[in-house]
Parts: sequence; C-alpha cells; structure tokens
Amino acid sequence: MNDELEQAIRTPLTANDGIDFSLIELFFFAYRDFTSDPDQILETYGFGRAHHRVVHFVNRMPGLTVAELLDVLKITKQSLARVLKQLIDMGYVVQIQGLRDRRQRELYPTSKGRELALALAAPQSRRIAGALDDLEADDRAVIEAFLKSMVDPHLRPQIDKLPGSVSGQDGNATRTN
Amino acid sequence: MNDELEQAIRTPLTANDGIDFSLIELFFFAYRDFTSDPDQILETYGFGRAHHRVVHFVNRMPGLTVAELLDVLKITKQSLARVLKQLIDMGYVVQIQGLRDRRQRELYPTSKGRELALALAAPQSRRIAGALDDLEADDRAVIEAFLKSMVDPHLRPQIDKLPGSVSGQDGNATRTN
DNA sequence: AATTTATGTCAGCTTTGTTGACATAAATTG
DNA sequence: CAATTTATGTCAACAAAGCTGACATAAATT
Repeated sequence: MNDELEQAIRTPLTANDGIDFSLIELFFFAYRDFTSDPDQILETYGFGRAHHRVVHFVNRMPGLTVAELLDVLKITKQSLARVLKQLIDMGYVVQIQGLRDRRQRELYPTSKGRELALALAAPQSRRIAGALDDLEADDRAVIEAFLKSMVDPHLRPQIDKLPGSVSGQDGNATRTN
Repeated sequence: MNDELEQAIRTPLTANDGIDFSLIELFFFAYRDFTSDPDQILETYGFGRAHHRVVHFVNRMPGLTVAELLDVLKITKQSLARVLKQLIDMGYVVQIQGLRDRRQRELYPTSKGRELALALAAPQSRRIAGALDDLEADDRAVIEAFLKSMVDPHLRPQIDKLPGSVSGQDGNATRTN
C-alpha cells in the first residue's frame, strides 16, 4: 500500500503555485550572507552569534536590565546567562545595580565592548550601503518600510524604542557625554 | 590597572557613529519573525529548520544531487545526513540513483514532501505579500534588487538557477505535467 | 589495475537554544 | 512586620544542528 505516495515528483515548485518563492529565497540568501561578516570576526574572539546580539543591544540600549534584554532577544535567562557571564568576565559588559530597584542589574558596555560592537556592525553597515548604492536615493525608505512591515505588529514598538530609528530620533540619550 | 577600561559607557551607539543601525536591526527583526511562521508548523511534525531547508530546495530543484544540495546549504554532509535520513525514512523525500552517474543520488520530493514544502512556504509568502501591500506596486523590484545586492556576488549565480526567479523565468521545467 | 569521486556512516565535540528546580535579595502587599 | 512576589543567578540535563576526523563502498576515471 501507499505506493503512489512514495513516487518522486519531478517538476519544481514555482511561482505558479501561488507562492512568492523569489523573495523567500532572496531573503534567505541575503540574511545568510549578512550574518557571515560578523561571524568571521567573532571567531577570532572565540565568540558566537549569541554574544554578538548581547553586545549589540547592550550598546544600543545602555542601562537596559536583564529582563529587558531577555524580552528583546526572546531567549531564556539560562541561555543568556552563559554568554553574558563570559562577556562580563572578559570585560566587554558591566553590570550596575539599579538605583530605583536594587534587584535589577543594568547592563552597560565598556570601551572594549563598544569597540567590539562597532567592529561587528561595520561590515554589515558596509554591505547595506553597497546594496543601497545600486538603488535610487529615495528607495531607502521603501526598504525600511518593507522590513518594518515584515515584523510582527505587536513587536514593532520594540523597534521604535531604539535610538536613531526612523521615528524617535534621539531623545535625551545622545548628549555626547 | 585597567581601571578605566572597566568603566560603564552610558551613551547609546547611534547612527551618528557612522553605522546604519536602523537597517541592521530591521533586518534582524524581520528575519526573526519571517522564520517564526514555519518554525511553528515544523514543531507539529517534530522537524526543525534544517528539515525545512532541505524540503524547500528539494522541491525547488527536484533531482538535485546530494553534493549540489550541500553546496546550496553550505553545511557538511554529516549535518545533512541526519535530517535527510529522517525525511527519506518518513517518506517526504526519495532518492533515485543517477542515470548517467550511478554514484549520484538524485533527490525528489514525494507528494507528502511537496505538501509540506507548500505548507511551510505559505505563511512566509503571505507575510511578504502583506508587507508589499503597504508599498507602491512597483516597489517590489526595489526589494528584489536590494536583497539580491545583499548576497555575496560570487553566490548570485546560485539564485539565478532557481526556477521562476527574476531572470530565467521558467525554462522547460514548468510543464504542468 | 590504480586512483579518484560521490555518498554513507560512526564517533565525538561545540554552540545555543530548551525545561525544571532551587537560592537570594529586594520590593511589595496584606 | 510577616508573607509574598519579583529580578536575578545557578545547577543539571537535554535537544537541535552545526562541526571535524576516520573509514567504507561502489562507480567512474585514469
């Protein structure tokens, strides 16, 4: 029994099947290469992608608490603990007890951590700039709008909280210290 | 010693630092949610992302060999073996000995495998369509161009090989059979 | 006949995610 | 103030999906 269910299908799935395969695959390949740049740098530090994400958001939202970071990364505290501990022990991130709530640990980058975040972001930014160069000047807004629409609506407020985004340019956080 | 190196930096990294953080983060969040749809479906099958990729490309390039698949996925044959074996054992993929070269194993989806590929692609396609709806009709080309430019130039030929892509619309493979 | 190639498989390691359980200190609440 | 809740940390075990190295087999190539 079940004989025909084991039959090989020899025709490819195409756009004719009502699915946008071009953009699905383009998105897959683009992201694969987008992450390959920092991955190479991380190797030289003995770090992985998990470290990258932590260093990135600690630099973009200095003073965020452990709970807030977990919420952005959508991982468990045990997963975070592993990489965060290493980053703290090696002096890339420091914890400061919260002033209002002393149970909280506010996370800040050190200068070492800031340098690492910049080094990891640089090739990604370069790759994006190169891709934008191939477009019209005002197409940047199109890309931004598209990517934002791809994000789950209920998670978009998180994006707007980050400094220097489309809305909410700076707030008070960017006094050059 | 090293005292100031441990100092907390309290100012966030912003666009002023010469890095395109908006698009970096947008790309991260967009891809995270883009993959969350199929991930949920895969769970109900007891499969993971690795299975998704295999089923996807076997459906998009039926008859491709193990070596070709490894080249697209950029993983080792040992990594592939694990998930491919399961997909074959459970009747989602079949292997057929190559005619010209009988060492090769050509990979084809079964009807079960085709259905799975479609089920996984459907929500991703819907998400993309929804995002495109928020744009001008002809902005699709902008997105395609941008994503393609994000891919490493030497890997772009791989994309063009897929059916129904921007160039190379169909070839002979789409006879509806 | 010897070598190379395509594939499969065994064993073990790494990274990064998961769950569950339990500890501590600080804040909140009755 | 005592009891509870909250924020964080930590231990142990497990899973998915990468990796390397070693070795086997059959088929193609030299």
